[in-house]
Amino acid sequence: MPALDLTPKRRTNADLVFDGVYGQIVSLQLLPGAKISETEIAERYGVSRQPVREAFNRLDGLQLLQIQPQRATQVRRFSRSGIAAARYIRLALELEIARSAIAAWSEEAAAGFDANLDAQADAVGRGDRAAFHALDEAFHARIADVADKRFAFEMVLQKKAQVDRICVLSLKDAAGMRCLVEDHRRISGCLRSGDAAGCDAALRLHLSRIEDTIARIHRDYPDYFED
Amino acid sequence: MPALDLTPKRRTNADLVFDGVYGQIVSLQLLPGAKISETEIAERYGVSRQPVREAFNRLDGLQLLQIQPQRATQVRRFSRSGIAAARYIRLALELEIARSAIAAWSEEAAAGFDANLDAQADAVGRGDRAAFHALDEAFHARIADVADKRFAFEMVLQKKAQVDRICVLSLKDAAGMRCLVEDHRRISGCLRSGDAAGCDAALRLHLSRIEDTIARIHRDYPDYFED
DNA sequence: ACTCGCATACTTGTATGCTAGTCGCCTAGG
DNA sequence: CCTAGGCGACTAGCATACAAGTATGCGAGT
Repeated sequence: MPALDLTPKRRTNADLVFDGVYGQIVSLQLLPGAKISETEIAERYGVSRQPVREAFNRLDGLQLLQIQPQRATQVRRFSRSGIAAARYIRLALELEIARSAIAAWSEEAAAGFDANLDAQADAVGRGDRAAFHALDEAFHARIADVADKRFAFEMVLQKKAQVDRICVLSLKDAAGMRCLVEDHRRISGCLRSGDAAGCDAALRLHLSRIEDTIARIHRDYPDYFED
Repeated sequence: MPALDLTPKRRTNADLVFDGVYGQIVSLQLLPGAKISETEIAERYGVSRQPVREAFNRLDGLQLLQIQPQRATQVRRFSRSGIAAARYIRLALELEIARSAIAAWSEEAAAGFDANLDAQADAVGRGDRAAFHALDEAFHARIADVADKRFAFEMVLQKKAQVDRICVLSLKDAAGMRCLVEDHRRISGCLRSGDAAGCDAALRLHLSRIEDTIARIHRDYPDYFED
């Protein structure tokens, strides 16, 4: 699924609604469990119900909406099993991406890792969570770029989207972020030295860290969960 | 993405059209590049254009249709880069599934592997390609079941769907099938003995075998490809 | 007081007609 | 004969209207 559509693809109304609602969901402006109706959204965006329906269907496919025919459509609650599934798939992909990255490693392609890591440390120092989040994503994207497996990272992102909106609830402390930066440094080091086994372990540890976050959020906001 | 919808989910007309067209595409009754129009399908199924639109959108999401606004909608051609991407993702998932299966191995859970393998050999003996194909899929599914990672296999299936329709064009010979059965035996053996490294290698070899098939089909049916 | 049943106000699914954009043929001009 | 332009016949996107199913609240009956 390369999504290499070279179509400039004019932006349709359905796209507009999709982007808008998507943004509201992942930013938690629309809370899990909130009911939204096609007509309501249609009026807000000044379009008819049809484009809204299309947007809703896409969001349903992304597991962000739950459409209950003849009843209501609501923002999907978090699902611990669903999150675990998404994390598992993400892990499987990132492990293989990392192996490919080691095989395809070159100092030129790898340039920028250090700059990214320094920027991460800087963001942590400033306590800028938004910047750190962006740099975190960029770090993982860079690995995929080195491996020339961008398409696989797209799927990682898709899975991550399901988990990311939950992390908005987590006010990550500086200590937690520093820990993640250390993970990144270790991963980067393993990639550079070609230590496949070490990279494997480091990635597994790194991606397992959100488990605690999820558990904590589940304790604090049980209403946002369906299981 | 657990897809554990406990909704019985009444079958809507859009579902009907989706299933029908999906089947026609993967069975190559609708050839790659064939143009199909909403109205045409709508008339054939005796429904209006709206459900057809919805079904088309879903198929577009599965990379099976290519919707060109105001021009036409056609069955997507094969894409070698797309197939490579799908195979890569499948490989990443199956590798991790196999590792989980080794960790979760138990003789009870693993029961049936031998029966499946024998049935595969039998199907090959009879030259029954359809049966072999089903058993092949069941074999891989069984690994996921042992690992209790069915959800990940669902994604494998989704990726496989993109590739499977191309294989309808390949009249696999008995020798080729026997080779695959041998692969399966080797994989099964590694799982049983807990040989993670061997399993990894066997899976990589196994999944790499379709490359030749793809190349051959690309030579024989270049019109079905977009690259 | 409690329960059952129905009317009503929702919801999503479907049908139909209209709009706008694209391709191709056909004709007029060189 | 060849080329350029326009007209018509498509397409998908959208808007509107209607159908069908579900939750809810009120009221009558027990």
